[in-house]
Amino acid sequence: MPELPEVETIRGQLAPLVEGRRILRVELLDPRWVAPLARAEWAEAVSGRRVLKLERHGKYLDWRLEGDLHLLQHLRMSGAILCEPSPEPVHVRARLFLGPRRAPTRGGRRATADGDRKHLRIAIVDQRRFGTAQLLFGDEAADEFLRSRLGLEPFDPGFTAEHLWRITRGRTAPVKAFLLDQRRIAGVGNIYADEALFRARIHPRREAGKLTRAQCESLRQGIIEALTAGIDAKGASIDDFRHVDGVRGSFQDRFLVHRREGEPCLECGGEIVKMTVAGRGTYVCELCQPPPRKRSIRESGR
DNA sequence: AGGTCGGCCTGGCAGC
DNA sequence: TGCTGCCAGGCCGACC
Repeated sequence: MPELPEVETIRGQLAPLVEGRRILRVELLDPRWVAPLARAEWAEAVSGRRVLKLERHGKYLDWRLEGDLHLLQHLRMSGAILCEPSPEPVHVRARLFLGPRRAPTRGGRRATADGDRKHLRIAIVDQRRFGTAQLLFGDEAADEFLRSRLGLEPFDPGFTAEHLWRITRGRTAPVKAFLLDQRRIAGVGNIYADEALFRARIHPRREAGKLTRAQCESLRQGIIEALTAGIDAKGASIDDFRHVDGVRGSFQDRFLVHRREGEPCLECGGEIVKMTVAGRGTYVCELCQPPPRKRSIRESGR
């Protein structure tokens, strides 16, 4: 499931390939991908525009197109973006055809790489069809859209223990539910929430508003460490996540607790247990992450 | 208004 | 063996 590290991996690989190219033509196979616009409208709005920059906000990819148009793409559960895929992948929802890349003209005489002179074919693949590609006309509309949905990025300098302490006050939801809420913190999903809470030695069921300042600092560190490890491993590929060249990430091999039910904790040797928190499968070492008092909900184990 | 839950969607798998 | 039904999970909208 693409979370911040997975989307950042894609952005990092895709940006140098697409920035500066013009979107010549699009093939929209699945109308859901571009809803609420009709396919013809979407295609007309995008076709002919140059890609100025590819950015990431939380789990959104922001294709900044010339003429003040933002293509905000969300991969949701199973989305991937494949460049020049061969053989043709299954579950293709859309294709983008980009023209040759122009070397920057101002100043230096940067050589244009061979690949830049060729056209580029991009396939949007999405088995579960949750992914979206919304168009927002104007920076203001895009800013407003993102601002209303996303809290601070964990890598933002403003994301301090103090900030975390402040935004958790009064929140009675379990801290895991809090981490998954993109309006509070942008980019953390189910995998990295588990990994961050383990690193911070905080139980996912602990009430967010009852975290101490010290725990907020541990949690801030845990989030940043987990996300950084994910980015370093070029993301986690549990099933569908792929790099733009089809290669899998490797972070799934470095999970400390996520998807490790019944296995020993790498820290203390205790057994990792699975439970449901905030409606999500959640993995915990309850020796390292002591549960908050009431133990009424017993885990049946394996 | 904050918290929770169902719906969207599909492949995989448990259970019969 | 083959069918049915349930589950995962990000986000949104409905509901309490």
